[in-house]
Amino acid sequence: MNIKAVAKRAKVSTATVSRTMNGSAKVSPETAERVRQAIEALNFYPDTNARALGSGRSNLFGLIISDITNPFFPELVKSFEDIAVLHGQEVLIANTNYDPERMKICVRRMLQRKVDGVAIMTSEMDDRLIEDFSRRHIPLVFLDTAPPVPGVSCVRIDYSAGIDAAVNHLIKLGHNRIAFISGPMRLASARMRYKTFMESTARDHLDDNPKLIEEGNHRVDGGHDAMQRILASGARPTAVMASNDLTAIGAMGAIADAGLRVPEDISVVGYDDIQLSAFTMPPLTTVSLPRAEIANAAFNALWHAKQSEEPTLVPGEQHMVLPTLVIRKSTGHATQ
Amino acid sequence: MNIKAVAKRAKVSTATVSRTMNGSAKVSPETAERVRQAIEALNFYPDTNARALGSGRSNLFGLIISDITNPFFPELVKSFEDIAVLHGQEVLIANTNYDPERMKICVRRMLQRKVDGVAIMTSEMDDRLIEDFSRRHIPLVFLDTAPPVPGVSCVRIDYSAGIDAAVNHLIKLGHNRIAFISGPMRLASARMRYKTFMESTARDHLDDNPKLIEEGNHRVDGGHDAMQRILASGARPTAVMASNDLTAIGAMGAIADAGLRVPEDISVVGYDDIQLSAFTMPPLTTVSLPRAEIANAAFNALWHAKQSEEPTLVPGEQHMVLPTLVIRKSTGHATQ
DNA sequence: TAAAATAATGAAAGCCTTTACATGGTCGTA
DNA sequence: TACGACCATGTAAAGGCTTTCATTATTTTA
Repeated sequence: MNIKAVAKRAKVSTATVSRTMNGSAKVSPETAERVRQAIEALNFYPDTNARALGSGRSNLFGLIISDITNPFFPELVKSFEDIAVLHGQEVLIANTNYDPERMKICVRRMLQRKVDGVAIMTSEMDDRLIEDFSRRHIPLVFLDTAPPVPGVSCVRIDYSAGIDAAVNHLIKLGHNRIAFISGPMRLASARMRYKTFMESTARDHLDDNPKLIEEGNHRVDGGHDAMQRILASGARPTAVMASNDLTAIGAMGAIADAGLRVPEDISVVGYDDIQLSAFTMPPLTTVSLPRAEIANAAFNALWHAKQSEEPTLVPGEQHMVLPTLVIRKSTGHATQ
Repeated sequence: MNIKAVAKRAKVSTATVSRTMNGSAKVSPETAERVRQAIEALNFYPDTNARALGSGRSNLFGLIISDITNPFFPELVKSFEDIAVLHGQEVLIANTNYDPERMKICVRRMLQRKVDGVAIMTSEMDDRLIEDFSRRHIPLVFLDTAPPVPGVSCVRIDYSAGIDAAVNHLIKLGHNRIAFISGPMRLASARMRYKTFMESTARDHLDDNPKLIEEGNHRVDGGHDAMQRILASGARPTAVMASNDLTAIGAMGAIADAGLRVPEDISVVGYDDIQLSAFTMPPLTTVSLPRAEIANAAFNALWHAKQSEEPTLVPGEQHMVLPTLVIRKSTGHATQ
C-alpha cells in the first residue's frame, strides 16, 4: 500500500496525490476529492520515513527532559504533546537521566531523525551539543537557561516573583526564622531558586543563620534528610521553604517524625505545585509554576521558528512566566 | 554529510560502510577499522529515516500508555526506555488520554513510522486497531488484557496474589469490615481488581455490606469523594482497600477531614506502590506492582519476536508478574 | 595444479515520498 | 486570431540508506 496505488485508483499521478495530502493549492477541487476518496477507500497513510527523507522535514519536535519520573515533567510533557497534536506535529521525548552521556545520545537521536526543532527542558546542556543544532539551523527553545545565540528562544521563569510572594506570606504570618532546603547546587535551576530566596530574605532582614540552609536533592529523601539536619542543628526555624514540592514533602515527613506539627509548629512552603501537593497532609502551600503555559510557550517558539524560512536569523522569542503562590494548609501563624 | 562521504574517505563503497555500521560479518577487520575511523573523523551518523526506508525496519518500539500524568506510568516508561537503550532500540511514546479517537491517532503514528513492535499498556483497545498491527505482522505485547491472537504476547498480573495478601494482612490485624474503593468500572484493570477483592473477602466470609463498596476514578479526588460517601453511609468500615494509590491517598484525606486517624481509626491499603506512597502521612501500606519487571517482560517479548523471522507464527510469550504487599504505617490493629 | 569453495567488496536497484521542471490546456488581451 | 499568462497535472530525479547479485581475490580440496 503506497502512494502509487492511490494514484492508480484516483487515476492521477503520484505527484498529485502528494500535493493533495500536503494541501498544496495546485490541485483542483474535483481531483482533490477523487484522491481523498481513493485514500479513504484504500485506508492509506503515507510512510513518515519516506516523507521525511523526501522533504527534509519530519514534523517532529524533540522534547528533552531530565527524568520522566520527576513529577514536574509529566504535566509538561502532556501539555506539550497536546498542543503538538493540535498542530499536527509529533513529539519525540528523550530522558537524559541527568547523565551527560545520555544527553549526547538524546541529541544524536534528534539529529538522526531530522527533528524540526527541540525543546530543552533540562537545566544543564553542553554548549558543544547546542552547536550541533544551530549548525544545522534547528530551532531550539530552552527553559530558563538559554545561551545568547540568535535563533534560540527561551521561556524564563520569574523566580523572584514566586519566592517573594512566599516569603511575604510567611512574614505576614509572623515568621522570622525561615529555613531553606535547596536542590542540588549543580543544577542551574536549583541555584536560581536558592539565590532568589537569599535575596528575598536579605531584603526583609530576616535571620540569616547559615544553619537554616541545607542542600537537598529535589527528591523526597533529600528533603527528609535535610530537614532532619536543620532540626538537629538547633536553629529552630518557624518555617521552611523548599526548592521543590518533593523536598517539601520530605521535610514534612521529618517534621512529623520529630513529633512536631505542620503548620502549628513549623510552616512549610514548596515550589512547583505538582498535582500531588494538593493532597498531602496537610495540603501544601506552594509556588505554582504554570507548566501548561511553559509548554505552550515553548511549543509556540518552535512553531514560529519552523514557519519562518530562516529560523536562525530571527532573534528567538523570550517568554516570561509568572509563578504564583498557592496557599493551602501547610502554612500558619508563627508561634515562636 | 552522508554515507557517500564516508565511503569516499575510507576508500570503500557505500555498501561496505553500511555493512560496517550494521555489524555485518562480511567486512574484514582492517576495512571495518578504516571505515570506523572515517565515520569518527567526519562525525557522521546515518539518517534514521533513510535507514528505515531502506530496510523496512525502524529500530523503534511503540509504547502506548493512557496518561503520562498518572504516576503509574512514568516508572514504567523509564524502565522500558532504559532497557531499550541497552538494546539499541528507540521508543516512541504515545498517550491516549483515555480517548478512543486519540488512540486511533497513536496507532496510525506507529504504523506510519514502521515500528518494529508495540507495547500496549492501556487496558482498553479496539480490536479493529489490533487488526491493523497483526495484518502487518507487527509484534504486540499487552499488559493484562491480551486478545487470544497468535503472535501477541501478554504480561499478566496475578491480582489475586496481591489482593489476598492485603486482605489477609488486614484480617490478621482483626479487621472484618473492609471497604473497597474501585477504579472506574469501564476499565478492565479496575474491574479485575474489584472482582479479585470481592472473591477474596467472600472466601474469608467478611461483611459484604454493599455500602462498603464505592466507585472512584483512580485519581485522588475520586478516592476522596468515595471515602466521604462511605463514611456518610454509616457502614463504619475498620479498613479500606483502594484500587490504586492515588485513590488511597484521597481516601486518607477524607478520613482526616472527618476527624479520624489512619491507622488508629481506619486502616488504609493502596495498590501500585507509586514512589510517593512511601512518603504520605502516614506512609501507605500498598500492593507493589513491579513496574520494572513489567517493562522488562514487555520489552523482551517484543525483542524476541523481532529476532524471530516470522513473529506472528510464534505463539506469543506469557509472563506472569507477582505483586507483593508492602507494609508501611497506614495499617494497624482494628479497634472496632 | 586445477577446480571448487569461500571471503571481501563493489555496482546498482529498490524503499516511498517530494518537488523542480516540463507539458498541455484555457483564458484574457491586444 | 495569436500570444503570453496562468492553471492543473504529469514526469522523473533526488533524498540516504540497505541489500541482492555480480565480481574478484583468496583459500581449500582432490
